[in-house]
Amino acid sequence: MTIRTRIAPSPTGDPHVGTAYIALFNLCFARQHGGQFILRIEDTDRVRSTPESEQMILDSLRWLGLEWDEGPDVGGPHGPYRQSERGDIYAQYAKQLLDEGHAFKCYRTSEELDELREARKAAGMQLALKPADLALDEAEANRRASEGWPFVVRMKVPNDGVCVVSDMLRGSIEVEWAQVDAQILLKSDGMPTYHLANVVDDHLMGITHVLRGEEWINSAPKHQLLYEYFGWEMPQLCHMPLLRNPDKSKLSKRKNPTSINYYRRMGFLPQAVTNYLGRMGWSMPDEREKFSLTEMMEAFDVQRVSLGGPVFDLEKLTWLNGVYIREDLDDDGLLKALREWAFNEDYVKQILPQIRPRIETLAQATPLAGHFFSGLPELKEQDFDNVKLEKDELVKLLQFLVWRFEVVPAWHKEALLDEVKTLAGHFDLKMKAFLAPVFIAITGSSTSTSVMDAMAILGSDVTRARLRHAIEVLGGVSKKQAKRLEKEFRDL
RNA sequence: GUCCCAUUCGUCUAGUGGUCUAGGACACCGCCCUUUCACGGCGGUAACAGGGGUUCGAACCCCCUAUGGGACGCCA
Repeated sequence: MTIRTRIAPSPTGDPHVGTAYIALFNLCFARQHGGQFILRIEDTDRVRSTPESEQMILDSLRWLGLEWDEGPDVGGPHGPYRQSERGDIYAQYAKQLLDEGHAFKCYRTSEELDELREARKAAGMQLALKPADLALDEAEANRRASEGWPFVVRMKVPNDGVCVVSDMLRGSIEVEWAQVDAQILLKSDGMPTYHLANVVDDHLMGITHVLRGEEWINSAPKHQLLYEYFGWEMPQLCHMPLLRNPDKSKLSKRKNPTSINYYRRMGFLPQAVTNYLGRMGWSMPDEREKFSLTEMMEAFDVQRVSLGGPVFDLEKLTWLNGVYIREDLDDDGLLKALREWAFNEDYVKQILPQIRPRIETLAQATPLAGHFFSGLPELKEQDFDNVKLEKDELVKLLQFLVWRFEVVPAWHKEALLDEVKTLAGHFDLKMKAFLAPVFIAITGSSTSTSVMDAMAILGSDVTRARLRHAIEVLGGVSKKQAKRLEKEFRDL
């Protein structure tokens, strides 16, 4: 038995807790059956993961204690693949489908596709685009072909009837073919889409079981059809519930800290985080709350997965983490954990240049740099009293900054400075005035180290969490307000 | 809008037709312990979304409704 987890590429290298969650269950399932567990990082999009960002993701999973096997050699590197190395094999399989009449070339432009979709929406029809909808008249098709227009390869799908896919947890799921569109398999740049790459890879790697997030249920019919076209045996599918924000929506960066690195930097123990993830949608047969990864692997039973989407509850995770510190760490263990966390040379050395120019007695080190060794500062609304901005404007400023920071690809001081300058310009504020509230939000005081450096050192997740925390302290953003702000932000 | 998936205390969950006056955990509240605060101990508030079936019997099976979520990209 072989099972795999696919990992979405992330240019920033942020490993999502959802990724770790799925990986954990894959691992337990595989080990329970004495099977192999393989990790693969997807890289079929323009959003390329770099070797560094891939390493960051793997490091985080390793930090959590997850282990994985080397996959079989399927003609390319395990893990991430790149166009130059792997692109061809997908083109070959796409050609096979083309030759056998299971796929077709589509010369439609994206404008035309938009129009088609608009028209169908206006007519109140379902939106799935079928091969017949996409067809051009013969003359036009030939013209575009002979003129060398870019094209994509799409799979053919039945027009009607019902597709039945089976799920280990949910039984049979019926989807009408009318709902399924002629999925693109090969993009115009020759790269495969997830759907093709997924099926081809899984087959070549001998994958027998796939545990993935619920968001994939709707594409299962396409995958199943591809397996049928190729004449390959399909792995068994199992769709896990999605981790949720407190408002029940799919766990997202916007509403929650979602990066494993965040929890690491906030001082959570990996055992506790892994244990907590294991409690999401799953329970030990004896209902024990605290268990190790080894214990989970031994007791694992996929049928004990419950299907309601679990809300990721920071409070309970925090409690569990406390239990681990109290029960599992003696003084030496705690000291070691503290060293690994932040009291180590690498980290402290980044901070020393920040305090040296400001320090007069050694005793001032902690007041000055304490925030480098803590989570969220204790803030009160009054702490912002000296900031000469209306409260609404203040909240807006912080919120905009959070949004800008969410998409900063490489987290270093210069990049942050660019963001800050841009926004300061937008608010028509001098840097000093703009940074005043940011300073309080990040350091929790009005006298400390340089805020720009602090944000660079603290990292994306902690920085954004502190800014969000400040927004909360200032009364937060109502839904209505958020809508207005988002619009203004987009127009920026 | 269309389709798909789900629905047990605020949250994580136990529960797979009788043992359910629904159990545990977090959070909250109270009491005890304690020079403070925590930890710990004890106790309390709090849930089967609603309506119809099936059955001697339904949290559990079926149907409808409601609510929530997801999918509908040359993203994964």
